Amino acid sequence: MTTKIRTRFAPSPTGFLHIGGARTTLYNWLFARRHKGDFVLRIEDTDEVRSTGDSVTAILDSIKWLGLNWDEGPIDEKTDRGPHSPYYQMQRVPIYRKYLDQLVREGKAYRCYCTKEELDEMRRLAQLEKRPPRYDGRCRALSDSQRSALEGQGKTFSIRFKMPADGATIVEDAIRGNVSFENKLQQDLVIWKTTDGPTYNFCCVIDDHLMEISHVTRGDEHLSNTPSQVQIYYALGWKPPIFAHLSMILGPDGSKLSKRHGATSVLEYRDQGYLPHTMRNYLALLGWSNTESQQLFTDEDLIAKFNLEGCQKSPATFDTVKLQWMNGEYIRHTPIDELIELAKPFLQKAGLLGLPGPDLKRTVALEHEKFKLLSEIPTLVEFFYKPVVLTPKAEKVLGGPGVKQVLLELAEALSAFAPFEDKALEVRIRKFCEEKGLKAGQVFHPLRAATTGRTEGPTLFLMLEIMGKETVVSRLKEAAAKLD
RNA sequence: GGCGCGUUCGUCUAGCGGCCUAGGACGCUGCCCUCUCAAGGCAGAGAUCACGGGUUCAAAUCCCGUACGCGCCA
Repeated sequence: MTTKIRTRFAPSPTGFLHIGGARTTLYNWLFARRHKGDFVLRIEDTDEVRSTGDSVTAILDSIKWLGLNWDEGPIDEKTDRGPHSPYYQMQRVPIYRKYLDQLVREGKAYRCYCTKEELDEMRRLAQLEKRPPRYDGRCRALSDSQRSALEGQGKTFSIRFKMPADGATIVEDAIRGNVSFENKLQQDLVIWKTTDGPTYNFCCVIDDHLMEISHVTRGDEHLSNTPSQVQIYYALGWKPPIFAHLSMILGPDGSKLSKRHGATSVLEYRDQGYLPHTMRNYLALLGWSNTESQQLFTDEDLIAKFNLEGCQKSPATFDTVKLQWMNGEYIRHTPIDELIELAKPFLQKAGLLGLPGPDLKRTVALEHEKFKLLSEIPTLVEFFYKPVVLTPKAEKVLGGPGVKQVLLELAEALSAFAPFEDKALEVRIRKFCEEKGLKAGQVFHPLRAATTGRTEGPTLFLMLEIMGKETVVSRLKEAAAKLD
């Protein structure tokens, strides 16, 4: 075994990179890295109508954001790099043409003159007679003279690949084992369209072979087409790669994950405040597992342990709740400086950058264990930087009997107090409670509500220290003033 | 309709013939910690392993059917 492990991800640039595609990319990347092989990116843009440069950009951005890199493939929506360039299928059409000609010349593919109407009719009849609706091979045995006659009438044609009439095709699948398909049940696949262009299944075979792909890991939906592809490999005298068909990702209702279930694009998860590491880890676990039932992985760990055998055959439901838990885990593990850097776009959006007030390092650290999403960071620290806005609960707390008095006396007591720091404040305020004959809760809750506008928040005294005496005292007075 | 794939707690999964009175993780419930909310610690509820037949001394695990779901042919 000297063949180098080479994997690929080959998206059609007809939209964003969705969760399923992200997982496929990740698995291919992990497998290549694990085996010190190469990971290739190829753009399947033969659908000229639906393919866009913007999609290419979005897909490349998504993969980059996920923290995955490719060894060969596009650099941007136009250019690419690598020993098998080009990596855009539209730029490879002459290559496909060459192999198409070879197959036709060798009698392994043939011209089919059937029109769409004829094919529709064929299908309709077959259904009526309860036969499988597949192409009946009527153009397979046309003679040269019949062909020129038809072409003389101005008939256009597509090109079909001749499937063997009998026997079976075995697809070697690393996840599902050997899957067998009866050849006589497969129809002659169109490999070149009437509109003069190659077909997905054809390009795919040529490219994977020419690009020396050793393992094709892709979505389940491709399994049914694989026997045809395998036969094309054989017809061209090539050895098929090892296949691995991944099960699908489902939404909470058990149907294929789609827009209806919420975010499906990788970039949406970025914008919601998930960390790339979370996505890598979560997606790795969605359909793959190691025997130790480990949940949290470093990248090195994942690369070292990932294997195709551990991939699940049955579909998996995408669970945002677990995703959020995991994101919280990783946020907690992220050092504050780094976390603030990651949260910059969200802080910026919330207008919290460049405002006077305590150092973000201190305020963010105060709530570090609470964030599940980067996008939650601004909302949990904004009261340090923006005027107090009372939540209904806070309003209720402040509206309690004797609260105004407490706030005013507290303001009084604190305005002269030093040092204004955590431990000392706690001692002072507890003493204050004693002096006034109040229970701790009768003071702590209004104090929190008046200074933050909330009933839930960071640990009280350290929070006061960070907020600073001036702000605390003035907020106490303000809150008291509003009570009447 | 044909072919293919799948089916273990709500969810992700461990399990590859005896260690399973089916383990872990998320979520859920309760308790502890406590100035609130979290985080953390502890405890608990939760799966007749889709169903029905076999094979075997022994099956979640092997075989055959059935049902349901999904995919491809479109």
